[in-house]
Amino acid sequence: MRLSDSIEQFIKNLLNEEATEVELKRNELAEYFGCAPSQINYVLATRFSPDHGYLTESRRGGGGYIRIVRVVQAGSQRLMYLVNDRIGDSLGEEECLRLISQLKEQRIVTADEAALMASALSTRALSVPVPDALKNAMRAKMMKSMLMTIAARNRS
Amino acid sequence: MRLSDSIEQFIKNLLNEEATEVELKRNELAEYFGCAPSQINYVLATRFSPDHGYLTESRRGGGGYIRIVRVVQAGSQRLMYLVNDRIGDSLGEEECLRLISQLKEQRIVTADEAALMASALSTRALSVPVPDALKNAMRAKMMKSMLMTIAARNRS
DNA sequence: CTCAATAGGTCAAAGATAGTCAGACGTCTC
DNA sequence: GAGACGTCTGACTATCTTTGACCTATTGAG
Repeated sequence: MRLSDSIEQFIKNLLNEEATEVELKRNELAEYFGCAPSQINYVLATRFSPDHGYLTESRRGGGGYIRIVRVVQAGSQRLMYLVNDRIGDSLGEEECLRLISQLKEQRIVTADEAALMASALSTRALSVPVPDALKNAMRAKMMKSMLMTIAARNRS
Repeated sequence: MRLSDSIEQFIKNLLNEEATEVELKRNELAEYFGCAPSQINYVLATRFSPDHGYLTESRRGGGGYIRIVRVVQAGSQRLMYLVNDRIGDSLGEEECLRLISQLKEQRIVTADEAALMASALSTRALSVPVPDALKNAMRAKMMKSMLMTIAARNRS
């Protein structure tokens, strides 16, 4: 079995038991598997990305850590559909606003949250000299990122 | 746990109980935690700065002291300060996350809102081929836009 | 006034972690 | 077996913490 797969399994076992969240020391984990520390980053990037339903957070320096949060579950089907299928690599402002207002109508987000999302993704907020194509790409990424965060909150 | 975190907690406990203000002896505190006195300065600089909602004042010499005051500022005041003065035309990710977590700590935004903002403005969400300078400019605009949305909500 | 004692302040270096990225190495496909 | 794509490593980088040497301010005794 590939090293990456072993590490992936190891982490998923930690997450399966009862917790939706684990905290690891990159160096310890690398030592345990006898590999380069950067291997851990590779596993996180290829198997624990937001698209896979996970969020990660870390700190460097003394007492540093890597935290992995499992986000996917049944309650957030609609959100995960949006993240994985509906929204592609590009998202225009109009469509973006339409999606947000649908989410609000469906009570998946509150009115306050919808307003917050819309204000971040509005054309006004993005008014810098960057081609529209790139802006739409960023909007798609930001939208997915926020939806993942909402999915993480909705777990329970 | 990190030493700095322990010292931070210790001080915050003193502040939580009854007072908005504590007075400490730098050397005594350092002795209590078995660390270098300058460690105390580090904690003050990284966790009790004005951005964190605290003011510090001190005196040297015989009878010297360090006084830490928790500043209470109305939410909308704080938000407008950030929008008009604190955040300029550019905002890096680190600083952005720091500001968001401070808003959360000061209960000006909820944990959910903080997570939502952070996820929209994270480097991961903005990973498109655009120069950092422009990304930081966009981050500043988006941040201000969201903060104003929150301020508008809070008026009701 | 001067000096010693007593505080706190600054800053740079060392230590402790994690991140990035280019390239070596593998493995599958055709 | 050549190309494409996934895996793995190591050197270099970035960030956070902790310490120590040296600096400055205040007070009080003589």
